[in-house]
Amino acid sequence: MRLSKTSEYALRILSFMINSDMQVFSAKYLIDTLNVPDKYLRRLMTDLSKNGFIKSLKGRDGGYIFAKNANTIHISQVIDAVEGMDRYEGCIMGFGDCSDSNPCSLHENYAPIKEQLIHFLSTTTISELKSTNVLKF
Amino acid sequence: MRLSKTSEYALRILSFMINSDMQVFSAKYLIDTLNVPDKYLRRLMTDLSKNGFIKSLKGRDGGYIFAKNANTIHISQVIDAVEGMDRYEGCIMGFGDCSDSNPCSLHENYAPIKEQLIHFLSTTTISELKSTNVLKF
DNA sequence: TCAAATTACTATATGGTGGTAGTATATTAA
DNA sequence: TTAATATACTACCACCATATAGTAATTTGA
Repeated sequence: MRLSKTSEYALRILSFMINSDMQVFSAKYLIDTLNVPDKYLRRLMTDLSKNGFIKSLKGRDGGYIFAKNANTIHISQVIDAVEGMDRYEGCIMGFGDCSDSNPCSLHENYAPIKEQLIHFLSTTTISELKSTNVLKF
Repeated sequence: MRLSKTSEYALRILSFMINSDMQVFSAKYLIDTLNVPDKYLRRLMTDLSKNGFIKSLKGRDGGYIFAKNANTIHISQVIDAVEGMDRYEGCIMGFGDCSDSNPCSLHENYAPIKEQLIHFLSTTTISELKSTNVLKF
């Protein structure tokens, strides 16, 4: 589906956090567990903090913790924060002015599929990633 | 939906060609009409030729022409030729081993949407881009 | 035959995403 | 108070997609 790698990382991290019993997650722990590059993960966590999904606890025994209930964090919001949702909402052929009333030649057939995708991303929350029978996060 | 820009260009070009009465299209004509960068379009046309969608006629009055019936060219084939379809077929969170039997936490909900998307791209042909009431290509 | 029109090829530049390195800052247990 | 453990910030690097430039090769009308 081609989310950016950053979006993939963000979703994996939040999915891992919601599926763990722990409350506070140090960057080091997430890096070792999830195989996300060290500094890249740290920067991403700061980004996710600034966007209010998680908050950071500095100093000894610090780490990251959800800043709000995971059932209020929608996948589309996470994607929007780290790479922007625009690209998924636009015309499949890249026309800036493509719409129902001024469609490109693929619009009619593609619109319903895009509609479903956006609906999926904007209604599914991080808490729905909690699963008992899923091995990967 | 975030096809690569190259895929967007390719689809726009083929869509334009199928909607025109002309048979042979010079690079210069396509460049002027479709606002695709000069050398980039030329290289893309060569690429599309090598993949058998169009063929080139060299020399004076040369240009490009469909190499086979447009109803045998599927959108997925064009995408596959210029950027690869892999990215659209993989896991939404980027897990290499995500599958029905070994799903990620989004798999169950995302799989049907991805299925529709792939079905759309692999069953729609260039000839279906022909339209009488569409202004853009 | 030759000049014009055209595509093909090769090399290079640019911009953005992903990734790395080093330093600064904050917190807390001892 | 201080050393250890964290996160935050800033700068830089690498790769790939996109874009540009210049030259070579091919065809054909006159």
